[in-house]
Amino acid sequence: MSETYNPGRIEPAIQAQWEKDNAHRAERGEGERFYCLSMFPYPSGKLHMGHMRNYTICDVISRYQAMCGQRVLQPMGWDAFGLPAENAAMANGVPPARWTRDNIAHMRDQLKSLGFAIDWERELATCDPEYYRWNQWFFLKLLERGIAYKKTGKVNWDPVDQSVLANEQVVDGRGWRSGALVEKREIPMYYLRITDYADELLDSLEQLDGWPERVRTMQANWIGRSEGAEISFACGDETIKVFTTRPDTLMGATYMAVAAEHPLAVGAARNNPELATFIAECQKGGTSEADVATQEKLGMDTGLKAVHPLTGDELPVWVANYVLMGYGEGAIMAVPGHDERDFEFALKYDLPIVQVISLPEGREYDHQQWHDDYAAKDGALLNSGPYDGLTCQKGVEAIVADLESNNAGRGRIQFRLRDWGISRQRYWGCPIPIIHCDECGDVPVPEKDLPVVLPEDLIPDGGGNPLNRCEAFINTSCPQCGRPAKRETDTMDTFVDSSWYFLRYTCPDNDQAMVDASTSQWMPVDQYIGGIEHAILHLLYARFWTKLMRDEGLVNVDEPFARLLTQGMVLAETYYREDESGRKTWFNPADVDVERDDKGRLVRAVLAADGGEVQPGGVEKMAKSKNNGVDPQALVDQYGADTVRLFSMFAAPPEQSLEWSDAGVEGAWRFLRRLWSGVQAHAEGGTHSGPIPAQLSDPARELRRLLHETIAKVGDDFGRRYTFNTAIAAIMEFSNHLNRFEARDDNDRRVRQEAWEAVVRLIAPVTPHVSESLWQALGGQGSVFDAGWPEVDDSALVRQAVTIVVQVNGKVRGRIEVPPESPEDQVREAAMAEENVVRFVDGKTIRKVIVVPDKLVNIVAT
RNA sequence: GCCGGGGUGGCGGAACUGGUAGACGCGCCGGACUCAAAAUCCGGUUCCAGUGAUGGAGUGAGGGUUCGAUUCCCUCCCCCGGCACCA
Repeated sequence: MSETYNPGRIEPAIQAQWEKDNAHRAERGEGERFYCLSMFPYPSGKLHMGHMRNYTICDVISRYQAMCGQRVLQPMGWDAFGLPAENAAMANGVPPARWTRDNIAHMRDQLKSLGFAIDWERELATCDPEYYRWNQWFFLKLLERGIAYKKTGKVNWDPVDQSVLANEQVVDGRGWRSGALVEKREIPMYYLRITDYADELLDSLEQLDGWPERVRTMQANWIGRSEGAEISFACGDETIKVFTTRPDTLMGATYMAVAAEHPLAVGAARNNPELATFIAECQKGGTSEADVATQEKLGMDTGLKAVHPLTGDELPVWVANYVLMGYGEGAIMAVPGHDERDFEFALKYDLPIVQVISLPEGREYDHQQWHDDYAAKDGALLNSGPYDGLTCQKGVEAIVADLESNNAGRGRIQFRLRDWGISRQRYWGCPIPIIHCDECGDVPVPEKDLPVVLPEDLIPDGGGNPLNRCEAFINTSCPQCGRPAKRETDTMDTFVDSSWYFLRYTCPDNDQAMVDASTSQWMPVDQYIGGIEHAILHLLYARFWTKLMRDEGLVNVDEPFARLLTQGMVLAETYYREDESGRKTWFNPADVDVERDDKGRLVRAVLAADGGEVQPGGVEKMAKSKNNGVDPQALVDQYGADTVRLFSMFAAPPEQSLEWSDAGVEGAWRFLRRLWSGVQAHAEGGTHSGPIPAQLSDPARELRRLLHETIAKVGDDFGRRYTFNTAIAAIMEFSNHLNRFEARDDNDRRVRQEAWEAVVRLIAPVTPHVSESLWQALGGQGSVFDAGWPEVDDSALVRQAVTIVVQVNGKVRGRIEVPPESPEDQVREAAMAEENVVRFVDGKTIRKVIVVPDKLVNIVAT
């Protein structure tokens, strides 16, 4: 054992020992099973700080649970299909397969050097045919069940590159490579009927009490169940069907609006070139909801008239770009009096605005200016003929009843959630196992022919999916009639891959089945950890897929993740220089030196390379575009894995965003050095095992009280609260005391032995290498992780006295010491006698005295 | 635009159930050690006034409830995440 802390020497040695002992095999131990899972990484090249943080959180929880006697499964794998590999291929001419596998090899080494207790025997990559064959197999099951089906869907089309673009490839309405204005285009795609499960996905959110409330709220809003009515408006020989959540405002409908793709609009445009131009105009721009929702509201009258189902009045039918074909019926009844978007539109195009719901006493309806309470539901109906005077609730009931008797509508539930389109016009993904035959149509690939293997040597060039030009892949024969036929070249959304990988970790080598009996033993995942950016899509799809597999009889759980922790992003300071033309060049924080004044405030930042000044650009998410990424590997090389792990857990609670600071890493490093030298100094005098005697010196008794308070706090923080930063702060605080404690006799030394043994175990989930080394230095047998979690000695927690704060009119004026649980009147008396308190109540009348036991006295005096 | 979250010293953060605002760490200031520096150790550090005891102000802004509000309620400002083809 060396005198000074040298992570470069101890970390590889300890990792080798763990590997030799198979220390991280999930089958090890006898306790209850605990499945601890992080969202698997996209193999982008090297580990970034977000990964580092995610996997450290997971490792701390895993190691803590293991020390408490659980049988822990902590697996790792690779979300290996996706767009970045195609982009890298275009940039470097390397096939996505090779780029991806090289990245995986490098990142695996990095993960190993961080000392995570991962069971590497279960590693998987979604780009392996042994994995994705089960995507294909299950997709065929879903086709049989009618859950998977084909229809057209809207995509971003780049007319120059002749290819479909992802939303992120559309920048300011233009294709990122070609610069061409992007258009919307309808193409056939496969969909999964997630809307069939909308009710269950919504209802079972309530049972997910291990999930953050905000994630459940976001999912509930995303699913978006709304109660309302569908209403039919006659329009010539056609019918316009609409869905509304406000049937009570039906008498205030002054026009109809349909989406540009609505059959009625398309029909009307046939002999109206101006309208056709407008509809074509609506096809410009991207498909993302944010794009659509922020664009200017535009519309045009079709000339058609719809008939109000209750009054028989004629309403003009408009085409409007704020009406979405994908939601409801692609048409709305516009009630500008009580809907903000309709109001804005009516004002712009001079359409009538009619108030049909009363406002609170004294409020006047302003036809020129929208106010939020116009949308409220607590008024009474007016300007509504026979319905005048009804409350909104009664109005809904009466109007829906009348519509039903006229056969013009009915009450209905509508979801915002849309079916999941899984087709992607991309190469680097799981092939959709379909064969197109001129005679037989779309024919599923027979199960015995799975997997449909993706050729791995193609290189995308930006001109669409290279599979379309790969004869060897495309040409095949029809499984039904045997004639020449062509394979589907679309691949699956990568969210399919990530919707069930956590199931496959339980049986990664089973080549006969997608999942098996061990899956039921491990599921559900006890703790899932990942970025907040996945709060909706990934987590919703994974929940949905699990229910699909349950209904296929493959798994026995309704929900995949019992407890969820969503970590915040990792941020860093940005620095830049601006040239004359306003172009900014960004500099990495590692290359910038900062000067401070005597208060520690930043006065100047200079680039180390040339000594010239750079401007601080604020703290932002670590990203290539701002050049503010901090490479965890450089820090691991410099300080060792334990220091980097310690700082990333100490700097902020896991749910919150983490601002990276190299200076803070220094503090973590100093703490580990002090811990190391403190244990060494103690161990030099020999270890001191043996029972703690009942009679102790005052300092030793005080130290034990602090120790056992700390053990209780750290266990609570690691096991329940997941606030690793406060756990570490408590361990640091106690270590500071312990380092100052002077042992005067053997009893004191026994207490100090007990304390160091506990500290080394408490910090072990965070800094496993240091703890293994120091555990041995303290004379411990075997691994510190087999030593168990320290137990709280309740008898050590007893206090002699407590400090009580005395306030006068809510301001602290003094403190008193009393025995714990002193009677209220004695506490009150002592408080009134305190010197400074006397000064402040002197000459005043005491109105009230509030006593909070063992904490506080507040004297109210005037 | 819609949905969700956040805002506390020079900085990261703590205060868990309405009860001492600023634990722990960074930075900064002072001291010890050193020929010197680094490292290390000791002390101080919310702001303002005061030698000090102590007093006043203070948790994005404004208002409210309460003996007492960082915590609960209302209005507003700013920042961040998601918006269905980034993962």
